[in-house]
Amino acid sequence: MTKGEATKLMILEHAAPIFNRRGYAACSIQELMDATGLEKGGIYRHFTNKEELAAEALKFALSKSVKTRTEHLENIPNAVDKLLKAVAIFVETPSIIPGGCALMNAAIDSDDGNERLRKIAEEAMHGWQTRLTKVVLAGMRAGEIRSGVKPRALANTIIATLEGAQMMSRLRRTSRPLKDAQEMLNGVIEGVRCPKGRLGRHKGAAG
Amino acid sequence: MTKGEATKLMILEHAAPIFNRRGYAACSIQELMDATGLEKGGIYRHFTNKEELAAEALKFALSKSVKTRTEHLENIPNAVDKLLKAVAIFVETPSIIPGGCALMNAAIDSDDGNERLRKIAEEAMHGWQTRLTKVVLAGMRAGEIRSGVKPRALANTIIATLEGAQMMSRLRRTSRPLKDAQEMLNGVIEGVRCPKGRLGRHKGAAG
DNA sequence: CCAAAAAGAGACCGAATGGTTTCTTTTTAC
DNA sequence: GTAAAAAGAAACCATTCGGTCTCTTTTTGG
Repeated sequence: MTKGEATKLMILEHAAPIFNRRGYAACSIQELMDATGLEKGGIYRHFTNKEELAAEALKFALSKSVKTRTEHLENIPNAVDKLLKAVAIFVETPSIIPGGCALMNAAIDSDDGNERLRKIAEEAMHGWQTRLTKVVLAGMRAGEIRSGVKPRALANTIIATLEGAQMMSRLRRTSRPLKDAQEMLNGVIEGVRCPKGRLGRHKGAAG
Repeated sequence: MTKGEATKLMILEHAAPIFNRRGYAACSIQELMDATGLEKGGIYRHFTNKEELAAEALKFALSKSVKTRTEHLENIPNAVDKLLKAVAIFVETPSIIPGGCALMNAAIDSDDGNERLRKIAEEAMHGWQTRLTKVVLAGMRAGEIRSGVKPRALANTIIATLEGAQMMSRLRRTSRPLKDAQEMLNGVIEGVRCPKGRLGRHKGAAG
């Protein structure tokens, strides 16, 4: 990694939480100068303008969040348990980047403004939905989740409830809404679990 | 109503959707001048500064939203039906003020910034939670909702799911997440309904 | 109708904004 | 070690920002 690449990464690491906390318009280049210790010229050498910087910082934040919320799920064989764990991880680690969920912040910050940022957030949301949907589908194929469940609807509901609850928890400065949401989601998710031993195979079914 | 009061109200009516769409920092006084047709002096006569203007515009937006989401609920006798209707109203009319749910926008916009706006949003959120909780409690007393249900947890979950789903719907530009959320919430809400005729009385029980 | 008060226009202010440019310093590669 | 290229500092720019002030116009109450 060259010096310039290292600096660019350093800028993104500092910029991500600032944009996440304050939003695109409210975050000034001066704040980034203070946070990075660089002068304006040192920052603008690596980014053509503020919008590009914000876009890259958002991508940085989102990919870090995805990584955190994904890496502890791989070893869980059962789809239902995987969903429960995904919910638990979100409730325990609601804000990977300081300032709340980067996806929600970007969504609200950009939904009537910066189209570039909105697109990035939308793709991240689509990715999250797709990942959860695939877990549900795999679970149904493996006989762990009863048929009749609508995978995309379940995925959307889990995401919506978690995001809304996190917003409430941040606003009210209590973890209660997140805990309440987890409790209800646990009930919903357990409700789709297949009675044990329905099929001979109970893991690794892939077709 | 004097001329000045009328002008102030007119400013708030125009300012509310602008602040709601663009957020506090991104909305400039110039935009409000354009929207209202007033010069700067004409606006600043009625508000001491931008923060106060934003605060009053937010209160205006929130009270209008509460009114819309409350007025069609009074005639519904059964608590369960009332909850279902509240969800339906939200799904059908997600954005009373253009730009999405004013409460969520303000919450995200202010949660790491303007404390005054955050307080206003927090109070509105508390009010919403309290209203729903009271519906559940009344339903339990009336024998319409089975005992064992946690009123505040149910209220929090309904709010969280609706808010999160609206954010997703706005981001993805589809009503699907809202519809999915409604479907699941309907299931949850119907799940707490008391088997009919459990108690002799089925409405108007107040103690 | 008229005087006092309220409302509004619009010039003005300093500070901060995003962005550019020039020049110096530091890496880098040979 | 040295020359070329990359990186960074810092002055500079026009514009916009929120906010003030003064003066004019309009509303209001008697």
